[in-house]
Amino acid sequence: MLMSPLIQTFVLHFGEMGSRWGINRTVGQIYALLFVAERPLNADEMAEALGFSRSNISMGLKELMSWRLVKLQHLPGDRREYFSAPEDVWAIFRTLAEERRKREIDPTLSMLRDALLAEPATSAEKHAQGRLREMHDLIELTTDWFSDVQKLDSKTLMQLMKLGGKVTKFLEIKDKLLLGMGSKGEDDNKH
Amino acid sequence: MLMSPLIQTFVLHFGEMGSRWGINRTVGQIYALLFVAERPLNADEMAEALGFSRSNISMGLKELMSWRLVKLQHLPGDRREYFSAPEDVWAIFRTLAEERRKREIDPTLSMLRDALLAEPATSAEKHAQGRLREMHDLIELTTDWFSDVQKLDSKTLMQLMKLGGKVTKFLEIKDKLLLGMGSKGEDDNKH
DNA sequence: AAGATATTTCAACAATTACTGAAAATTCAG
DNA sequence: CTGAATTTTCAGTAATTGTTGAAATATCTT
Repeated sequence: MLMSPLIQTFVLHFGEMGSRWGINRTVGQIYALLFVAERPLNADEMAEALGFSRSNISMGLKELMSWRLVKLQHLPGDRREYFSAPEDVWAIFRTLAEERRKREIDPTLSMLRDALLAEPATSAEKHAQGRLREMHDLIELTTDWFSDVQKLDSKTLMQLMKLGGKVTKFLEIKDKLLLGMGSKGEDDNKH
Repeated sequence: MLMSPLIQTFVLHFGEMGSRWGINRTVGQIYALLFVAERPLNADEMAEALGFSRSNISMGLKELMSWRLVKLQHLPGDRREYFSAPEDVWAIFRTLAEERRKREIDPTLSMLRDALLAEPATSAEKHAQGRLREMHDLIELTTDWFSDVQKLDSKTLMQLMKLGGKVTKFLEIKDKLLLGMGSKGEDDNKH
């Protein structure tokens, strides 16, 4: 399997990007290749197309599986394992976000919470805790919001995004309504 | 300058996280230290606190400056350069997002656009272009939306986030209104 | 169960990235 | 302009991370 120049450019760029994001080049290239492939590929095909050793591909696929970014399947009458990337790009985006949350955000939040429990001994610690609290709240708010919004179906999500900053009109309307009824209405604040 | 255990834990965690994100450990630790510091620090103080060489700190600060994540200032009667992290965590978040966009997203979008201009020769290329178009559109939509929303002031942004998935109510209202007036209203779709 | 085919593991090696000390460059006070 | 204080550069080295082939393991077929 040889890659056309178009595909090759994409694969190389993606590999390069991957390495800037803490994902190694091989893994990035494998994923890019699967992403554009017309049909599922087996490890030997990938090794040949990308010029990596079979064992390197094996490790890369293991990594991608752990991120739930590739699907494993079998083709009738073929013993080899075939891999593919999910069709729906929004689903891919979701998976990526979920995994990153689980691996990076959650441990960070937990570390921050622990640090906030300690009794500050010095002025420096008191100040540091204030800063950690700000960071904690920002991360928590952002990720809670994100997981909330991600539950929307792709169509609604896209509508919302196309709206851009205009969503604020909703806030204005809400404020006006609340003002009109004496602001005793429900408040959705979580904190 | 020695760090209290609380601060040390945070600094080490942040350094570790940094290395998962393609930022090196030193840079992550420097930033963490500045983030919690009560007052601006000079390079020697950081070198001592973190146990890195003076030259390593110098390189790290250069990197952080290029990301616009630290401010350089001078203290009266002191020739040395002092550094600090911005106060406002939302501003930090914005800066980070802008820089990442400039360095990673924009080049990727440009590569995708180029690839989409080529005339597909084979069926494989035709399919690949379809996929690249999906990726392009997702990235473009997401980043346009993001930069739009980031223009909002911190207060509005937080209100919006606390709303979470409930923003969709806005869409429902909008749909109802449009329905009522025969759907000839303005459409904000960009594409 | 044997043999063929396919996949994974892992120790050795390669490549990349991080870090340092010494030297060079810059900045500032007198 | 001189020289002391400070910062930056950079070549060499250390540490980390990536890659491979060979061996081990697993899976299927007959």
